[in-house]
Amino acid sequence: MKHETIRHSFEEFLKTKGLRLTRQRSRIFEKAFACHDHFTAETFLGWLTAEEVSKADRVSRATVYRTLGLLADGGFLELLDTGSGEAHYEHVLGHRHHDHLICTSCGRIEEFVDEKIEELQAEIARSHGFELTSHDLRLMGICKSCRRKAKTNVSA
Amino acid sequence: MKHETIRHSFEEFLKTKGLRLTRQRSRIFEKAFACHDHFTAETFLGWLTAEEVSKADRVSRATVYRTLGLLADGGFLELLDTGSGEAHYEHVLGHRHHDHLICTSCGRIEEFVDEKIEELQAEIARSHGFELTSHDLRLMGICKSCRRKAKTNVSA
DNA sequence: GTATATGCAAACTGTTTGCAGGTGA
DNA sequence: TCACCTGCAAACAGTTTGCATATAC
Repeated sequence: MKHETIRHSFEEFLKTKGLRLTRQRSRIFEKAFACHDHFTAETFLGWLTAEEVSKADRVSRATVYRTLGLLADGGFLELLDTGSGEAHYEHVLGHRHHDHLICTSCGRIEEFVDEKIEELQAEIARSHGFELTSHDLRLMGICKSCRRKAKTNVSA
Repeated sequence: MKHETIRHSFEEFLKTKGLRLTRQRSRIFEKAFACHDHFTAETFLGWLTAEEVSKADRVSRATVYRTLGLLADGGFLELLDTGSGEAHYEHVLGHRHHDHLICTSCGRIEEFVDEKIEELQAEIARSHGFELTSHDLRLMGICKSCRRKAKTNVSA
């Protein structure tokens, strides 16, 4: 999907909901889709603040929280719960659904998809009488580079 | 595993860590293993308070948080992140590892195990160079009884 | 023009922590 | 005895909210 397509769909989304396209919402939208990484609301606020050129660009903490929530509601961002206590977001463009590997040592997040797991999940939900709306599979462990580091420290 | 066995292993755990078996820890331990359900720290505190007979039984909020954390560290309780913002706990006795189906409508939690999914996860971690320490698979959806209720409301 | 958004700061929720006094080994 | 525990209340982090002002439509 091209950027302008999703931008258009964002504007449509606002329109149908009777919401206004403000300078802040536009900036937040653009930034969220320019970033191909996971981020927290606070990190995101930091980026916006850092990139602030004129006073007119200012976006407040409250608006960041409100707008990220809005984008998640609209399906433009996905909420990703890493168990750290903070909400992580990631945009949906290009990414199709995927699950996460989380390094508990450095916080690094990698993505993966496994069709067979997806199928098995659907089957399990069905057999329990659940109508599946979403799922969240997180594999926690130590990533390659942290393992290497740990090894070096021990032998040193 | 019998209750007295796990109780013994809890006492051993405290001993090896140089921790004391206090009235409060004992009460919390007993209650946690008497309850075969998931619970949050606040709910748990509520139970303890409700069951309080004499003043000597009192357990404070801080102690509940501290002790549930302790029990989780010791592997007596498992921390379960439902995405609700609160930590949920469940005891480990009898339960072997399992994953969860969560009803987003009523909060109901069901458990399941799927060996094939477990294997696939291990394989994925391996192929990404991760050393897997744990995982968390949550299937979110609408449970049978909520779906029934929803249907009734629509047709009514 | 006016309903909707924003920024600010204060409120809130779940959880942690410092400290003075209590208690188990 | 004395280190460890507890209860309390205050601190915390992340997030939400009420309100007066500003702004998109």
